[in-house]
Amino acid sequence: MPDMSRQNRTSELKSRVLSAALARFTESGIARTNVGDILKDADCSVGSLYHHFGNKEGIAEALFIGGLQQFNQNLLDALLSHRKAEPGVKAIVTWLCQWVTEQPQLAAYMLSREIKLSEEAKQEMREIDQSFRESLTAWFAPRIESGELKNLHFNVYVPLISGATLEYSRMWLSGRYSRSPATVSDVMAEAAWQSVRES
Amino acid sequence: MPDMSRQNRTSELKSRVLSAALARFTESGIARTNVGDILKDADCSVGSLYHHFGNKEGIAEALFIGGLQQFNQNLLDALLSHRKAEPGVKAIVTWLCQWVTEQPQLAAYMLSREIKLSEEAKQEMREIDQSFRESLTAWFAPRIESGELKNLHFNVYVPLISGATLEYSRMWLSGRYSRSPATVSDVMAEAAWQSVRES
DNA sequence: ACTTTTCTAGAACTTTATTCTAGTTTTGAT
DNA sequence: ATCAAAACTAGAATAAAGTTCTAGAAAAGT
Repeated sequence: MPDMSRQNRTSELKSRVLSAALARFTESGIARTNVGDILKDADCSVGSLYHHFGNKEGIAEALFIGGLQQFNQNLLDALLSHRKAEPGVKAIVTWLCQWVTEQPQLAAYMLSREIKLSEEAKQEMREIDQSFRESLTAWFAPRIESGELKNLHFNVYVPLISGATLEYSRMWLSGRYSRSPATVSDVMAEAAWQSVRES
Repeated sequence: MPDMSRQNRTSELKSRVLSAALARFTESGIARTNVGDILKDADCSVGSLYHHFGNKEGIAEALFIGGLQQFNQNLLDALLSHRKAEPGVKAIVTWLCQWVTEQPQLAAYMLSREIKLSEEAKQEMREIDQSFRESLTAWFAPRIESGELKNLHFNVYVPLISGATLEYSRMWLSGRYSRSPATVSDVMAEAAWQSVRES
């Protein structure tokens, strides 16, 4: 691509690297993909790759942080439009099922837990997580107050609502279950609701 | 240890390697631990290690398969003594919480999903899994029949019952939650039950 | 215009995993 | 008891992969 501003060529290159890496990482895991393959797939030189990402872990981290931001944002978008607890909780689960089913590669990567973040990346993640938690708290607190939801230790809501779906998704993504999360979305949503509703 | 049969010395060596590897793997991940460190920790030679385990992945697989067998066995032990659905389901969750809390290293390793199994190991896992599923089915089917449990697609029961606890455990193991799974065991058990009971 | 920064390139280097050769101990067969 | 085969140990040698380095081109800033 000689007919492009450098800015564009550079960001093109970076995203080629990222998508090549995602494909390889989900196919064979981070450990088993070697940077040579990514380089070849993305048509990128050693120098450029190390200039932009530092090292192999850097690529993995960039993918993870990017995915996390997208994940949190979309989940909140799905949740925040609802006012009542039941549809809100169910919307989270439904969106999750859809996200996993529609972007299996990214989901497999995000759910794989293969990535060991560096200290800086951990810090960045904590910040992202912090603001995500605050948004969640703002939505949940009033519904707990109002008695729509059981009053539990805050940390358990996320696992209770998403845990089953994520676990099911991991199984589907690894090929051990054949029906996609989207096909069991209703069951998961109902179960999630039953596990947190005040009864 | 010169005063031992070779059989004993060998199995001693192998378990030294396995526990050194587990410690390193949970501390830094598989990718970041190098076999040199394991060798040093376990006081083992290069030749011996590769003779017994083939390669680094081989160590990881041995740990995983061993852990899986122990996991399945103990979970079934906790479950099968119960006849009614509610205490059975709750026993699974309670046992899970206890297992994670008492063996955090092994649990962290098993839940990390960092391990990419070789084809042979995958095959072995499928067999273990197969017999595990059969035992589970034998326990669940009559409780579904009898109407104690909702009638759902079989694959969803495991995620529904264990998903939230596993997700919570991952957070605790990674240091992001401070209360151990054992301390939220009752909440998780109740929620799991609510999510699968016929209502 | 020229200085600085960003970016690209690939050869050189380093690190780490794995193989190989050689020798020792044990087991099993005759 | 003797021999042959198999299991095991050891560490040097090798291969494979990740990363650094040097050099130079392109763009941005002054």
